[in-house]
Parts: sequence; C-alpha cells; structure tokens
Amino acid sequence: MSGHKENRDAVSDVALARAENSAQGSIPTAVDRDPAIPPVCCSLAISGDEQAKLITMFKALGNPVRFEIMKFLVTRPGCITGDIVEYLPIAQSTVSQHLKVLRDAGWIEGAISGAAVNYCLHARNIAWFKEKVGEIF
Amino acid sequence: MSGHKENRDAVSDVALARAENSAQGSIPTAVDRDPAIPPVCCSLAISGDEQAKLITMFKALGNPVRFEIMKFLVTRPGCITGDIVEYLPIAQSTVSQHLKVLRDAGWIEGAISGAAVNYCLHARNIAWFKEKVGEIF
DNA sequence: GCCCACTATCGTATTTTTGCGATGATAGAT
DNA sequence: ATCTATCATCGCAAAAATACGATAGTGGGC
Repeated sequence: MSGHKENRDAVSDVALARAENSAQGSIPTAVDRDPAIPPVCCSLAISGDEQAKLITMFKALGNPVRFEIMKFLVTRPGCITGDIVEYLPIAQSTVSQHLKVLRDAGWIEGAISGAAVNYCLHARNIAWFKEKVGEIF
Repeated sequence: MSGHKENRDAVSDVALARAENSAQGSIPTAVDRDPAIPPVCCSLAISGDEQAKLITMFKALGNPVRFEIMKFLVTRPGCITGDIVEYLPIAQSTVSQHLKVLRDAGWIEGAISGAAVNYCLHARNIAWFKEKVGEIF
C-alpha cells in the first residue's frame, strides 16, 4: 500500500493552517526569499468550507459532458433529465451521474415534477462562484 | 474492451454541432417541450477552442493542491518552484507536475531565472477566464 | 573541467473518474 | 393492480489523475 494519497487532504490542512496567519494580518511568507519584494495583495479571506465548495465547483465544470449540460441549461429556464439524455450521445445512467455531480457541486438544482425531475441553473450559487473568483484573483 | 470512453469526445462534437445553430440565430431546443416558454438568454457565442480552454482551466483548479498553489501565488508577485515545495507537504516531483498543469491551463506562467523558474499568475488569462464565465452564466 | 542548487521527466503504484448495462424506485395512467 | 414513463443507484471495467522515488537536464560557482 501507498498510493501516497494521504497527502491530498493534508495539503488543505497544512497550507490552510499557514494561510490563516494571513487572515490575522501578517501575510504568510512561507519562504521569505526577498524581503525587499512585498507580497502583492489579496485578503484571501476564504474559509475552509468556502474553499472546498469552490474546488468542487471548479472540478464539476472541468468535464466536457458536464460543461455541455450547463450550456444546454443556460439556453432554457429548465428541463427534465430526459431532454438532456436526448441531447447528448451518452447513456441515461451516465447523464444521471453527471447531473448528480453538478447538483452536489451547486451548479444546478432539481425540482421533482411528478415522475420527472426539472433541472435548472442554481442562480444563487453561480453568482456566489463568480463573486468569490473575482475576490480571489 | 469497453471503458466506453470514446463518447467523451463525441459529446463535444455532437453537442457543439447543435450549439452552433444557436450562433445562427435559431436557439437550439433539442426538445421543444413547451413552446410557450421561451429560451432564457445567452448568446453562448463560444468557440470550440475557447470552450476547451475554459474546461481545462476549470479542471486545473478543481484540485486542492493546485488551488493552494494559486492561493500561494496570489499573495506574492512571483516565486520559484522551491518555495512552493517548501510550503506544501508534498514531493518536489509532484509539485512540478501540478505546476505544469497550471501552466498548461494558463493560470500561471514561468520565467526561467538561472537554474530556477519564477512562477507568477497569468493575469491576462485569469482576466479572460472571469470574463468568459461572466458571459456564459 | 567538476560540483551544487534547482526543476523537469520517467517509471510505477494507487485512487478516482467515467462510462455502460442492469436493476430498483416512484408517480401517473389504464 | 398493472403497466409505462422517468430517474437514480448498483456493479463492473477501462481510463485518467495523483503521488512517490529515482533519474536526467541546466545554469552558476569553484
């Protein structure tokens, strides 16, 4: 054993621990390689939860199928799963999984409508995403 | 055989082919489920190349380590690979790979400085990303 | 020339993601 | 009650992503 995957979570822990110092005012310079050059900017006031949510949203859209689903939804006020299944050349079960990823990430929301489920963009979360990205970078 | 992976590219092809109709004016409604409800908005004037680049950028930041690297870079005008290696609890070779992903995606750029490489945010691409995301959603 | 600091790449192992068909679960119609 | 439509979930296989150590390459100092 040892896919060395344990570090993936450790990154958030260690790095975030250091990052919290910046929230305190002293900007974190893990390595002060040239004190003459001051850190640039950015409060980076982002909580661990917010960061995790952002990463999840980034990851969700980092896939062609899901990106296509989002583009599809952008052009209409909402649609049911079957519409997307018809639109895309992939199996229903696969589409369902992608929809779940998008829903869990917060990009879309689904309203049960009889036996069908009506999906639409999650406007509030999308606005939040754009706002946060704007703040950080 | 059958990882059924061939469709992943096909999605872009098929869906994009339909999407191009929208660029022509007639908004693509794969399934016209209720003509009374008009499509919402969005020109979605995005080329295949632009979409591919966007997806790559999304995917790149959908990873905790790379997100942490970006946060690190945001707080300073630039730094060398070694600084990031010291900052994060992961191996140098792994950091190097992540930096390559970020560089290929266009989030950062690296300038050779002697034996070292100075990495900094790719301001132009970041601005482009925010602009495109704002346009689409 | 020879070393040292700094990165990138190679080879490999593990985990995660992606996709499918088959099967379950639920709502509405007959 | 049964059938149909709709969607989610399960189980599995293939591919991609992630991580490491080891190794190669490059530039600067001696």
